[in-house]
Amino acid sequence: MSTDAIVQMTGKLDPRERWSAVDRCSIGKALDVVRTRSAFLVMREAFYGTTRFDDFAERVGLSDPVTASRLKELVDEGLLEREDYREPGSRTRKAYRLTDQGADLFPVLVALMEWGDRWENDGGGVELRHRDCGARAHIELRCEQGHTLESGDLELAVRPRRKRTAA
Amino acid sequence: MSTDAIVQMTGKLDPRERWSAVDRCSIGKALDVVRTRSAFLVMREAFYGTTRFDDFAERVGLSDPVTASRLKELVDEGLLEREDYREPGSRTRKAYRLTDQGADLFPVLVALMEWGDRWENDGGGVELRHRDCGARAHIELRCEQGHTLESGDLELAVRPRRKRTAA
DNA sequence: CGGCATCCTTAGGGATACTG
DNA sequence: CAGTATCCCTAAGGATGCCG
Repeated sequence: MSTDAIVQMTGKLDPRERWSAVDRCSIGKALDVVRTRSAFLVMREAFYGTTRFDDFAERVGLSDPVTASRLKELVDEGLLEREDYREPGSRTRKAYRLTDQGADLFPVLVALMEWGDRWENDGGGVELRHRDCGARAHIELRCEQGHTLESGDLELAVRPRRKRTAA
Repeated sequence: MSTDAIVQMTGKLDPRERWSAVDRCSIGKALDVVRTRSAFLVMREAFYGTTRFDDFAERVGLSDPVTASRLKELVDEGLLEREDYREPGSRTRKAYRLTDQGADLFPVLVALMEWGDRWENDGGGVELRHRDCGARAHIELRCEQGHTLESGDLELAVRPRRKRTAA
């Protein structure tokens, strides 16, 4: 087995396990990249298809300087990419588009949206549907055997560090 | 049909659609409740089974005052609840436990963790497994017909406001 | 249109010290 | 153990104005 510890979720924590700390936690690392509310909302807006500076600012409800900062940071982090484009007959414009890394953040936003729908927004204002079959789409936690899970059904396994005392 | 607009994800946005704005967006509402990195990490720690003040502070890596603020806010928002408990023979202690509302945030944290694993943490340090069958667990976006989806497979439907011009 | 510079206010968060 | 009080610094974000 390739793990060196197993913790029952909601159980006691072995004090020698420091994976909980900042340096091992992917949640913390993710939040270092997408740290602010405005960053999340700019990403939401990119998923909605917004590409232009002024549209980001207006639809997210941010001032121009903050919009500029968030867009630049997200481009620097690799979640968005900026490109020039020109519609025939008009002048060059800038467009911000999701990279693969940015697009991969979608489940996070859907999970936030569904939680907000249930607990903070009286059922929510939008719904996601599968384009091909029209059925509503949801975020789910499932195991590779296909079981649908809740947090209590999980255990957490800590993998050993790679590349260090290779035995 | 109970929707009043359909937008293709990554397509153009109808300018009259203001659901994108703050007042209709459940993502924004969710981020108003759990706004900061430290709030997310405190919730992570609660999922890991931490219940005591000092453990939150140490394992999340927060100063005492910030830990106190986050815990108090999360209790006020209804994501955690504080209870006194007493182990036989020792004095009364305080414990913070997830409420249903707090536990329901789990998919958000898992989605963040998986994104961080893939893009910021070289594959990640922990893995989640289904306790009953041992299979690895993941977050998935699926429609009610059982299709596994990516962001491009979705369309977004805006539901009309309830309780207002009821026709 | 797509920004940047400047200035300001508030929020996030650490350090230290103290209390029940 | 479980916090509070105080102080200080930085980050988040708005308002205004300018610029290519």
